[in-house]
Amino acid sequence: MKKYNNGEFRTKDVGLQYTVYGWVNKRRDMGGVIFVDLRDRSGFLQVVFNREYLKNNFELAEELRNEYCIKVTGKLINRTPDMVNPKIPTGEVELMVEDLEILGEAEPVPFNIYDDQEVSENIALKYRYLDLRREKLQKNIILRAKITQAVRNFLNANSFLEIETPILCKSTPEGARDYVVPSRINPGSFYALPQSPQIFKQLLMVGGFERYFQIAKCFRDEDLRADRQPEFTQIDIEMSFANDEDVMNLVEEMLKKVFWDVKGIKLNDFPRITWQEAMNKYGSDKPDTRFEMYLNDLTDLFIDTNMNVFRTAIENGGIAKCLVVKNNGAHYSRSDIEHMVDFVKVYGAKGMAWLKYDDDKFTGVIAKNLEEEKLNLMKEQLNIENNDLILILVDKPSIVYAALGALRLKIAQELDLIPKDKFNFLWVVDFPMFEYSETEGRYKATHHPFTMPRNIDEIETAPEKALSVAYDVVLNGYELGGGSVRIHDPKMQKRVFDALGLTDEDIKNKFGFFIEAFKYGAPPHAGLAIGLERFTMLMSGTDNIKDVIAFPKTQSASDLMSEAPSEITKEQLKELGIKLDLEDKVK
RNA sequence: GGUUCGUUAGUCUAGAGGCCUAUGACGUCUGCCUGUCACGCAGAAGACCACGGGUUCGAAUCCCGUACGAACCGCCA
Repeated sequence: MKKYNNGEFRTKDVGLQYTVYGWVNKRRDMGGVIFVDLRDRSGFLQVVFNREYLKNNFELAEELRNEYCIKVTGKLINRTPDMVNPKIPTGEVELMVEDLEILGEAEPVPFNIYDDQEVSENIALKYRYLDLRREKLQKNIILRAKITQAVRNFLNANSFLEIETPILCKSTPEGARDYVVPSRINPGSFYALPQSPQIFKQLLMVGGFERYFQIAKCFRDEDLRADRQPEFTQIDIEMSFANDEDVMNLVEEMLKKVFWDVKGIKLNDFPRITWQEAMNKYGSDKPDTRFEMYLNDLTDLFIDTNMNVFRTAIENGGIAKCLVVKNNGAHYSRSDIEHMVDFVKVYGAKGMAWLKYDDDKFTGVIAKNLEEEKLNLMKEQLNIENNDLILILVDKPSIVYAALGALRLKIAQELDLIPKDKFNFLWVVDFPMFEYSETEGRYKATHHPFTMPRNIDEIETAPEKALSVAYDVVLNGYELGGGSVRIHDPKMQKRVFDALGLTDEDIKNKFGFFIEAFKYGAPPHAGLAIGLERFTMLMSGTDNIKDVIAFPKTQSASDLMSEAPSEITKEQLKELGIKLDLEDKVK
């Protein structure tokens, strides 16, 4: 059995004989002496094959190539001072090999493990097991394990029970698309993989477990992104006899503990901001607060302007907002700004107005159209100084927020305004209860339909204004997790379902067993779930979720290594009673 | 469902209508070397430029389509 970590040998260990295992990271053949950097997950150790010491095995050592898996026995010695390599932690010692055994020969590998040159993602994913040998991925996966461990330690210490919930579940068409699994025993019926253990964890509260957690696999059949995979892991938490404050305090404590345990970083208390404030100030419900530059409101100013485009947009329910790019007016050329206009169009904006201020006057197309008085008021309200650039958007609120929120981040990246070493947490609270879905023409639950409203009467009188007792924890512009106080009163639940336009029939079909459960003395409860991959990603400093998942999927949800998904045999289909009709899907 | 970008030896990469019989590095192979650490030195092999069509006297290079990968919009309770 392997006993030693190659990367941990130091001067204090010299003089003894050790048997070490690992992979040939790099071989340097000098003729009569061969050096091998022997790598394992802890780092590497230089092992030395000398023709004189290693009489019987030297020819074997000459056969060594990169990525051979070997076992060597020898004496650890100090290097002479002129041979010390200060670049590696084990650089003061080396192992003089007395015996060599080749455990696994390696064909030439498709890419070098030891250099940090980027390999195209499809090659790296096809040979993921080789990519995983590289330092970056080793570090990330190890970090992930440490985070999971720190979370378990914290939650166990706080009387939470780790309980597993089913993977084969009932499909609930609310929310994301389900991954479905056909049932052989019940032909024509399907299980769904859980989008989250939401229903089960609430039923565990009804079941009397009081404090539950799970490192839970979740599945959502939606399109992928740099920070989104179809299967992912949540740190899923639920507490009985607790309110929103209790959950937020506990989770904040947990995140602080994890940062301390894993990174030795002491986090400050997390600021809190309402959803509305976040949207107004940052144009996002997951604001990156590591840099300033806020959205400024110009709706009142433009409501009576002579500029028809602005005034009519506001009269039709629009809002006017702007970003002020301080002291960088000259940095952005007219064509740069045109690119910004194209950028905001992606978010549905029809255009974007802009002004530059320099030499104590405004320039830009609208400088001529906008009243002098308005320009002066803007200058005053926004504290405009020379070399400032003002980007103005007037449109429906959802478009203004999305477009300027995204532009804010883009500009900050371009101007390098974001400090890389900061971890800015915050709580976003008071989410709207409902969102109007343009595509479906109805209100949908922002969070999920079991979320406690702030005011139950409001959901019927003014659903568009109703707030929920929901909270998101945000880190550096990413939604790290979210949760809410749940409804535990069946009467209130019914009223929320009604507000969502669900018929009794719908409710019975989709959530019947769930509603039933709350009739029998359900405790008040609240919870939250944290995206483990996003958390690991932010802690490791990468911006791609694939870097923290051992075997991730491509943007088209396939695994290039195992080639999943794949067709199944006719026999399998027959057994399941499934006939394929792919005319519309495959030409 | 949509927009955009990419695909050149095993890997990364140069290449902008004739200079391409395609550049360089790493890796591979042969030989030399007992103190290297991205070892060095001498030499060699390795690419029908993703695939299919088109434009052109002429295409790695321009156009269209397909496949695959990526970023984003929609979507993600």
